[in-house]
Amino acid sequence: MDKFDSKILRLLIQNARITGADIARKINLSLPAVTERLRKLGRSGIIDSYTIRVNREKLSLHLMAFINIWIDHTKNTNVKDQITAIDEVLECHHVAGDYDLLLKVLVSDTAALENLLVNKIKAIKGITRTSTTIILRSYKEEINSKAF
Amino acid sequence: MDKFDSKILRLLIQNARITGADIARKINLSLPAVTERLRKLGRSGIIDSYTIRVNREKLSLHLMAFINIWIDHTKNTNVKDQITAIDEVLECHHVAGDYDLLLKVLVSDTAALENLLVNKIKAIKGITRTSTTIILRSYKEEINSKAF
DNA sequence: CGTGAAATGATAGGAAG
DNA sequence: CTTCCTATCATTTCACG
Repeated sequence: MDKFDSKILRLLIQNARITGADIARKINLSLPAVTERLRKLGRSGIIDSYTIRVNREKLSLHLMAFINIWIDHTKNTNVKDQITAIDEVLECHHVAGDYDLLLKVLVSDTAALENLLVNKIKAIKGITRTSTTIILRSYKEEINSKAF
Repeated sequence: MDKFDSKILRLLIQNARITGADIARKINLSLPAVTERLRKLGRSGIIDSYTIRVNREKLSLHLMAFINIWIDHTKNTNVKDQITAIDEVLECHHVAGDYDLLLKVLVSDTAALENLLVNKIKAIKGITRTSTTIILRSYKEEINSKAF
């Protein structure tokens, strides 16, 4: 991971569909050199995968929320597997704190949120309590760290 | 957004560097048809941008945390602009709840977290209180919703 | 690093729902 | 009117020397 690799990663984060030739031009390296570096970055696992960002508003997914979950650990059910299988759950983190799991969920509206909570999340055995925080607005939502 | 567009989006989420020809083969459409749909998805704004997912472990960014922030609104400083400018801040959400802002941050270790809190976040005028929750492990971390 | 074969992408013209 | 296809041409990618 030298300076060139960092630059390549930054360019890819801005637009993963950029061509190798374009990268070569921008960082002043020959195309074969860039191709080789891309292969290495892929093989080394630094590049996890290529994806797109979809506009959630345009897909009518307007409501995002965080849900804290308390788990009764005496009931040894695998809550996390059931949680992560839910489509609306974007993230599921095990945290060190008052509660056990923190979810980020994305739904179309409050009705869908209610349905998610009542029929999907609270239906899972072992969950003793939940607490939901609605997101009013997201000022920043990065996929990747720029800190490299 | 018909069935074909949905399929194209799914394929792109799996690998944004997939070629148009490959998409055409997989969904049984000609290449020009796929090209035209990609253009439309871009123009309509459903595709926000193309990016990569980088492996944070490989970049030695091991520590993720959520930080709740309370703001004194009588001091009319634009806290959010200063917060979102910080590289380590991956997300910044304005929430409806006890506190005002919820941040997701990514750093290398606890020393970096301390530095972030003391020198960058708490240095911002208008922030009255913070509360940090360390993420032990992430079971799921999706960029995009699969719910379309 | 350059070169050429192979794959990919863009475009035009035309047909069908 | 929109969406699709075939065919052709320009461009990019990739592997080899």
